[in-house]
Amino acid sequence: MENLRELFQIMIRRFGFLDKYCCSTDEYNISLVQSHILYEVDRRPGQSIQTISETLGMEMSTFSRQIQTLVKMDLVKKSPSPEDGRVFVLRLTEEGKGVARQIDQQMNAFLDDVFSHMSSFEKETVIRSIQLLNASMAQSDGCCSCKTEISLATKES
Amino acid sequence: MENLRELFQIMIRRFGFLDKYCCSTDEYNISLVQSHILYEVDRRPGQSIQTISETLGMEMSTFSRQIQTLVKMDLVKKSPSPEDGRVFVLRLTEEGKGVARQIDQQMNAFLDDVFSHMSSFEKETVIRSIQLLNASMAQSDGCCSCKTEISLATKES
DNA sequence: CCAATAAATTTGTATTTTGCAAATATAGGT
DNA sequence: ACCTATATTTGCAAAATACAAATTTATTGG
Repeated sequence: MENLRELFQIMIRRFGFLDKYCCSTDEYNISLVQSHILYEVDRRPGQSIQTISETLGMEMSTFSRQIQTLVKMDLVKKSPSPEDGRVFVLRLTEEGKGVARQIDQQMNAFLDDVFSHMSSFEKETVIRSIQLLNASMAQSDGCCSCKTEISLATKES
Repeated sequence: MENLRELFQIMIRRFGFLDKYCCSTDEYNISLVQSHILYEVDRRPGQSIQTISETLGMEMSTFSRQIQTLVKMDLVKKSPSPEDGRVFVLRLTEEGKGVARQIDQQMNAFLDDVFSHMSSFEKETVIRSIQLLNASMAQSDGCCSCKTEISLATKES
């Protein structure tokens, strides 16, 4: 079990492929970053441009332009916050929710496939481990600013 | 433990940050893809352009240009294969190995930090789980073409 | 040995993405 | 109202990407 990093590097690469191949649907050609944006807007609707760009670790200017694109595609709705006229608040359109759901299904189908090679005990163990990892990464603010909100993810452990 | 995808999405995002923040060193400003290239060339020296671009899931033309950049930076050495004059074979320069080692150290330091929040039993379990995941993903060719070679990664389990 | 076909890599080129700084717009305090 | 801070957008130049066409070397069948 030496070379911890190799283990993780390969896993990350694999999930990167997964992510990449699951982001387009029949009707829409969604880029990887766009799928991440849809995911996060779907998960936490009503958040501001700034909040979500930070969560995803993107430059705000880049993010702003991606949102413009997604608004033009009619997948995201951008409305001024009633509380603060400077901030804009993001939500998915019905169309956008449909796309997000499709991506979600593709991802889950793949994950099911991966887990089909394990016993249910192994599956439980792996899931438990990912939860542990997520929790530990949330605690550890040593290296990188992992600002990802995981309240929702850890809540239902 | 419903919503498998959320669990993984957050983990991938976190490791994406990690990856991103660990790829530059004091002397070199390495991009994320470049760090992946260095990693893979280091891991399997003497592979062809085509092989590595496929392993990393990049367009060969894009990859070719990235290699040109890395050769100019004197991190990668590109030499014609003695067996087949059409193929070029990649290795890291001493400088490149140094950079790869530095990135590796940063990653491992972060991973150690993450694991410091766990008991050694938990750590063992998590590592075992990642190995399992990698193995299962290697078997599963359902969704995406996960061509990633893991022979080295799984060998020493 | 030559012509034709195939494979590995590079180059042309147009498009997209990105990063940083400057601009714009709105809030809030004094 | 004036000044400062915060949220977002825009200008612009640099880098990354995709796809097709070009280049180079191998291989194969006559």
